Amino acid sequence: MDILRSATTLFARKGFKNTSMAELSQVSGVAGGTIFYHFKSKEDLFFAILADVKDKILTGFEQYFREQRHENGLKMVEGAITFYLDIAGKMEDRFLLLQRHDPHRLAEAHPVCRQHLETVYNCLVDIFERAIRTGQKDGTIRKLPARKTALIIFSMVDGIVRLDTFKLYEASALYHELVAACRRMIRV
Amino acid sequence: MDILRSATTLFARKGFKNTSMAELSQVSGVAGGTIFYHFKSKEDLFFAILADVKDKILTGFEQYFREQRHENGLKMVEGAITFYLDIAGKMEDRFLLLQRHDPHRLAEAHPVCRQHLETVYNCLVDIFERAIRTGQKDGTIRKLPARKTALIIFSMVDGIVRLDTFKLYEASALYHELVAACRRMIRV
DNA sequence: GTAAAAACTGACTGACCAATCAGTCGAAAA
DNA sequence: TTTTCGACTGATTGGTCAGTCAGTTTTTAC
Repeated sequence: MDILRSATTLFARKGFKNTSMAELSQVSGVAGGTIFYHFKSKEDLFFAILADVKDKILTGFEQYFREQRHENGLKMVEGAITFYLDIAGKMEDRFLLLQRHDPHRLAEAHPVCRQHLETVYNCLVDIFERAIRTGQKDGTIRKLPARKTALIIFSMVDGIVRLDTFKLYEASALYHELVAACRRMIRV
Repeated sequence: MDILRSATTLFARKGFKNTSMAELSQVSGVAGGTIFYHFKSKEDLFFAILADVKDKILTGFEQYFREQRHENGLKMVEGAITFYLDIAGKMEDRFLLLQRHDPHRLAEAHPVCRQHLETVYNCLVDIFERAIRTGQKDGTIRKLPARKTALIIFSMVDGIVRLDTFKLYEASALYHELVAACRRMIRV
């Protein structure tokens, strides 16, 4: 739907409070009232977006695990980093929205919202955790706490995406160093 | 000043747009008009906060470099991580404000604002870069691009702080793993 | 002690905004 | 053909907010 797509972009780039329903109605080419015909409130619209973000990221995630074939666990981690940077680029608005404080603030009062957020984050961290566990089985990755290490790698990669978002440093210029640093961090 | 302190807390925890001047006047115990006597607009107040944040972080940074004595560069990097997590805890509101999108959005239209932000980020990344260069001279850290590696470590540490902010994972529980991972990443 | 200046106050204003609602339109059902 | 119904419209409304201003209090200077 046009409303959902436009709203995702606006909320991601300008924030929830900074986006007026009048602006959304203009951008999506729909009358003001129509938005409230489909969503009972502005918050309700935000929840719908979050559910959509969750769906799309989970779908991309499942597809990745179906297709990916790596020779060993260490390569899998490298592939996961590439996948993460790739999907964050393709679904820029959706990832930008997740990095905002809006969803986290709403999650405090709305369990459904919090549930969606946790599902997405678990999914993203799982990509790294699974790869690490695979590597530990095939002997390409040293013995270390898989979940915690996955969280650290996730923080690292997400941090690089943020540097890019805030125009502090171009993510692609750090790609090679990032993969190399990660490899040294976890290999046997 | 009371206004500046209260405003920092409110802007950091609720966001710029989500904080009304009426609420600020109530929290800071000052009449509405007084705020506009000292700051010509809400944006102007935000700029003043940003300048203050820059000052305080730079002061903490200079003090750190004056006091710190580490036996070698590798230990210096570990010390820098500890310092970063420590200062981010002590100046929670100020760091939270920097992680918000508000300052970055305002920076796009206001060069002075952008200047402050860049100064702060350079200062924070410098902590790691200097330590890395020291380690490369004394032979405890391998030859790798110092600035890029510093940015990666910064992303990593800042990402952990964010996980904590968003209540997704407790930062202290990751501290040991974080330092160990970083050591493996850069040692010779 | 007093006059001038600076600091402060809070009621007020116009702009904006989320949400409503009475009504239009076109297509499917009767 | 007429009725019904879901999708859509945009003017309207009650409320909130940043910013103003005329007036009061406090501080400073002489």
